[in-house]
Amino acid sequence: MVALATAPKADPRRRVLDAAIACFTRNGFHGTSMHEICAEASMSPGALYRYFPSKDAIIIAIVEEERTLRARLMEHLESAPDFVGALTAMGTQLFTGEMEMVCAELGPEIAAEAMRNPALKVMFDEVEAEMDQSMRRALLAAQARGEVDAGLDPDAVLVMINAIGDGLMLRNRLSPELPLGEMMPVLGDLIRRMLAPRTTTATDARS
Amino acid sequence: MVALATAPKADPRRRVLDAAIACFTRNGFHGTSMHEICAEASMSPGALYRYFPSKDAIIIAIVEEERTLRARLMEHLESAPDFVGALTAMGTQLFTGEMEMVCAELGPEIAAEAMRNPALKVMFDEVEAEMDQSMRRALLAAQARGEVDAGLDPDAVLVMINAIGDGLMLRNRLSPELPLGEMMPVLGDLIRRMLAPRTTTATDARS
DNA sequence: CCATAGAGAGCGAACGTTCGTTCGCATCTA
DNA sequence: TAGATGCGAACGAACGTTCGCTCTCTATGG
Repeated sequence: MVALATAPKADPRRRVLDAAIACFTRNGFHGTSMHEICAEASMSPGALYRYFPSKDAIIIAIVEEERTLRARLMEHLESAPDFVGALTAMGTQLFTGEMEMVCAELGPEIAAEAMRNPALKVMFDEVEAEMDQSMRRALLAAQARGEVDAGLDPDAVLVMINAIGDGLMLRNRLSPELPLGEMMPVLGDLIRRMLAPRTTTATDARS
Repeated sequence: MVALATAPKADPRRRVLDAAIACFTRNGFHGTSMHEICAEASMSPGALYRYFPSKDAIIIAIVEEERTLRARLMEHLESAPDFVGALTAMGTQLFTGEMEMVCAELGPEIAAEAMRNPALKVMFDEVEAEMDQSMRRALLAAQARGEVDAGLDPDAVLVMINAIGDGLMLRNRLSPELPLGEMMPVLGDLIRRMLAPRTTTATDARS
């Protein structure tokens, strides 16, 4: 009992967060009651409320946690030598279930809630902005090194890439039978076609 | 008072549906109470329940209504001579607000609710399947006429197009300050780059 | 080595509120 | 007068949250 004893019932905060993520994923934020979260976490309401002051506080904690995860991901993307390659690799990990990312599952739910809860909205916007800036840096670098057509408008490309990402996550949630993980290479090729400079290897190819 | 007198307080069913759409868009399905819908429709609960047996029935009616609208849209897309052009035109109408489409606003909300409500799920899936089949036909036709690269996997292209559509709608809702309507031409060009056959005017271009 | 006091963790019945829904009655129209 | 239409107070259930209690440790004084 020094300090590292933990096995069966570890950090209660963690247990609540994991339980909440499971419940919210299953039934949505407004669709899950505190009692359900308590049951999932094997904890009474009284105990739970020692760790979180309210239901809202739980979502905010989840998003806050996701923030650091996203930051690491973006770091990795910025340092990758191949922009689209790194993007599709991320997609593959995400959709095969190799990597867990809460926002992939809860994205729309959180987004919807953010429109109502000001405190959550602030945090959500920050995470969103951080990701956008990071993505922009990675894109500009890819354009500078010639991987992505330098003639393309970065704003438009960013909107498109974000839309594709959000759209795939949504679809993954709506129809989980779609083997998105396996399709990522092909989808990546499509994105490459969209972004790569026109093939100037042999022909000048006007009109 | 023959039969066509209607101006101020017309068909109560319509009033309820419009009120519900407004409320759901503002506060989400679980975020709006029946009393709010009643207030928005200037109607008492007692009156409202004469037209809809439950809150669930209201969403189902909304989706049912959207079904015919979508069907018309898809008809138009299938008969268009230019697949990507028709797609971007639809996007422009949608994001400039020229055309109203409930699912554009309520999409994620409805999708989330569909995962919980079996009756809604059935209808949602049907609408989704109809749209997918229509889109597939339009895509295959575009490939046949050489507008879209015939070498591309239709399944992958469909997933991609659906994702882009869903993603743009989501983003339009999350950050309405983005001028998506004006960006559509540029975004359309990106999609064209992705789908158009590689310029084979002069070269055979293998590998 | 034991007894015990104190603190913190955990519990779960209960609270006040809000929700979706109902029902008895009033009000129009024909 | 009969029937459709509309009203709004009221209901039971479920919600997020609270609170007073019990239990389990740990430290200390004998």
